[in-house]
Amino acid sequence: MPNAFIRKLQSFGSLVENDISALQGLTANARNVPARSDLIREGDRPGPMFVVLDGWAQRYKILPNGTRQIVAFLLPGDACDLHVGTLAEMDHSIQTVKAARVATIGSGIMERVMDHHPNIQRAMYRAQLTDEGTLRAWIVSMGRRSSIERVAHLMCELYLRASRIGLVHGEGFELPLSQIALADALGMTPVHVNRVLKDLRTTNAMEVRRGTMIIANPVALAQIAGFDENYLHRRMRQAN
Amino acid sequence: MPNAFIRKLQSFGSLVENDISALQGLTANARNVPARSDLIREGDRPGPMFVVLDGWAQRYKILPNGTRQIVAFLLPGDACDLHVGTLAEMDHSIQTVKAARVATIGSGIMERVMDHHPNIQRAMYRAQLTDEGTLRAWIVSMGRRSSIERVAHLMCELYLRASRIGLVHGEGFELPLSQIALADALGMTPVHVNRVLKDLRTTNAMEVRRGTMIIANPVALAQIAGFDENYLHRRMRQAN
DNA sequence: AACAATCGTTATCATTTATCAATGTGCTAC
DNA sequence: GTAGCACATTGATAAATGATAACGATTGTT
Repeated sequence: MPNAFIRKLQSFGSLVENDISALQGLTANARNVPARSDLIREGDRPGPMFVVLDGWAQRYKILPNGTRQIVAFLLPGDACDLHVGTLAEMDHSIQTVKAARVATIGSGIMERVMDHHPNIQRAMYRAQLTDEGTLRAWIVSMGRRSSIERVAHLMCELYLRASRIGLVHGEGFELPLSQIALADALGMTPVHVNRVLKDLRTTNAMEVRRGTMIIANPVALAQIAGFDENYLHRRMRQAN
Repeated sequence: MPNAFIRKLQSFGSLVENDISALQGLTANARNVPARSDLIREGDRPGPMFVVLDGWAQRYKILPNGTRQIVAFLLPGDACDLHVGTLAEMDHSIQTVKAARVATIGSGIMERVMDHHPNIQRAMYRAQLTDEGTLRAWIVSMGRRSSIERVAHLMCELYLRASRIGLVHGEGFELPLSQIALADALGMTPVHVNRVLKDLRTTNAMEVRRGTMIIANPVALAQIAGFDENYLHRRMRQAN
């Protein structure tokens, strides 16, 4: 089976045999990284682009007062920005959430491959625009959604993203996030996350049990969240 | 004087005469757009990239319950994403805040110019990464900063961005945002924005008077905000 | 098996922010 | 000049969320 990076790009547009083998080559150097280790830290000078092939990672920032804000989750197949290399330093850190498998790709190499593989190029562009859309969706959530809507919305997002890369089995998928991590992602306190999760459990919308999210009632959850999957850009552009 | 788009790109890396005239050509078709008119709406199919040469615009989203969340401000020189054209539809709307001057650039044309002008290409990449950094900074603000810190932080951001393109005169700059708009950007209610602005005025940090922001005490304001300008990527990357 | 560490759960109380309501102020159209 | 409108301001009250603390459950380590 193709790795998660390939699967993700495929979900953004079809790839041919030739594209796939190029991507295989790019990710051949994958290495294992233990849980909770920083891949790169705020202030570091960015190096090559890296790609999460397995496991989860998170972008985050620690504030002067010691609090943490998680700014994005990287699921298998997700990559950090193509052009970070042009920046003097990182404005945030990236850390594995659980043990992960990570490949690194020199940005010059990636660019050359994209030049020769328009399918890959298009898929990468879409992936990047989707990442930006996700950032905007988080802003919308934090600004204008209630805490229960916010939690439900994040769960819908993660569910869809997980399903896209084949990580959903039955009605659930593995969610390696503690309530503390959820709180830091959603701008809430851990206790309040706990309350909200209890509410969602009580209304039979969803449930987290031993690290797996079970969405008993996807429709109800999406309704609570006011979830509109448009920003994940699953629809393909039609030819003119 | 070169237009705001050129000035902005220059602030991200030096351009030569040749680059500048290319950019002049790209933006020659600018047109005037009245205040509060949508340049593109959620659900629309994206067309060419556009660039704000003068005036302000905002990205925003209206939620099912009628509330609005502003997700970004576009100042003179700012452009919408280079590759939006590859998406099936917009996931948010963009609207002028005040009367603006807007140029449109076909994405194919822009790509060709970038291919022949590496300086422009590098500046565009940095601009885009800065936009993403700004999105992340907004998430951090909404998640982990108090309302007064949040307001102060946005003001610091806008001040720096305005100063970058030469819009700061003396100790202030034009801020064409109502308290309602600020509330919709900051995830607060207008009344609360008003109270916070009063606090900031009382502590002599800053003041908004008839559409101009006056930062009496920039140091105090940045301190309140916990502002770290790193994410705006003003530092240039040094050669190896 | 014993222990420590982390995480989840619940209750209570404090704080922040939203909501509602009323009034003021400056601007535009007629 | 005045009516109408959008926006700013302020106060009173309610609702949502945070802070703290205590305890139980789970997991990993020795």
